[in-house]
Amino acid sequence: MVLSKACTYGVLASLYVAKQSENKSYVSIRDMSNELRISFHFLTKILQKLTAEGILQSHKGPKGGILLAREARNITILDVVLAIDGDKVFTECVLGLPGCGSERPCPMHNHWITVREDLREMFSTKTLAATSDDIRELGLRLSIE
Amino acid sequence: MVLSKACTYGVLASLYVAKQSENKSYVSIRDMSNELRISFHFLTKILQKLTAEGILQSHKGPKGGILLAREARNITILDVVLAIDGDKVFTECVLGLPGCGSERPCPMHNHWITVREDLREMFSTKTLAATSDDIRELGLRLSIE
DNA sequence: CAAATAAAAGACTCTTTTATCTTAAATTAA
DNA sequence: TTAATTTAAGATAAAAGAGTCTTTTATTTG
Ligand code: SF4
Ligand code: SF4
Repeated sequence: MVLSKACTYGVLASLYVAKQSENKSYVSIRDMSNELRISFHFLTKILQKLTAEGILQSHKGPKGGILLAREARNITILDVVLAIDGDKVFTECVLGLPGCGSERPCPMHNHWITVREDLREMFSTKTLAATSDDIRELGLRLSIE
Repeated sequence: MVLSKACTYGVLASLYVAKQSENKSYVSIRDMSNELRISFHFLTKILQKLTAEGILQSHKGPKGGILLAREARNITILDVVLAIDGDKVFTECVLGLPGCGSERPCPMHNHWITVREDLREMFSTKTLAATSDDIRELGLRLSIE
């Protein structure tokens, strides 16, 4: 798996929040966990991390929940991925070897870094706004149902 | 991590065996585990799988060990990856969603399948022969040392 | 044949990831 | 100001991945 489970949940949740963000009210984690079919407490932890990283803002108490901390068009999926999984995927060797690299590349290296960069590019060119808009237009579901 | 630890070990071991394959004698797993700095018993398990999958052949007893079951130029790194990790990486959705796909793609889908295919291409165009030759020429190490 | 060697097989341990459960803290609204 | 609501925090549990250890089986060689 390229992204951890926690990370894919974080991306799906971020897209869900972006989608709901016309209504200015906070998005309930409980509702979201029901709709996305993600364990409430597990999701809560992931969102706490996104809140700590400044991607989401949260509010306790009745009518509380979460919101995007910035505008959806200023948050990329890469931001979410980096907040949860870090940059391991974009820096690691595909063979798991430490200490080698561009100076003395193996035959895999040059191809590998293009794949790696393409992956990063993919995440960095998609904003939450654009992606959730497209998902809505195309009618794609964010969960199993 | 794109490949499991077991899978990267399997690739490194296969390349090691390919490199040693001028000497017609069996390659000792013990020696290999020492040189590659991989736990002997863990490596043994991985190699058993490669043997079961018809990529390696083994021989018990004194002077025993393992050999490539086919010629090194007829085994690709993809063969080794598929034998150990299966085709998950090349078939899974990057967002972990089941049931959606090309019929109703999300904005990520089209880019994702090119990345996925590029990854597969990378593994499938490298044979053990070519890769181990290149590694030898370039003096790349297969382990931490 | 007996002893030594080396892979095969399987039980077991440790770590990380994923998931659940409980309690605490903050906020709202009656 | 009290009760209800909702996120925060942290302990615990289950599952998967990674690694270790022991016993068995096959083979070679003296
Ligand atoms: S040179 Fe090869 S082994 Fe080294 S980091 Fe690059 S891909 Fe990995
Ligand atoms: S359409 Fe999007 S969510 Fe569905 S499989 Fe493709 S990348 Fe994954």
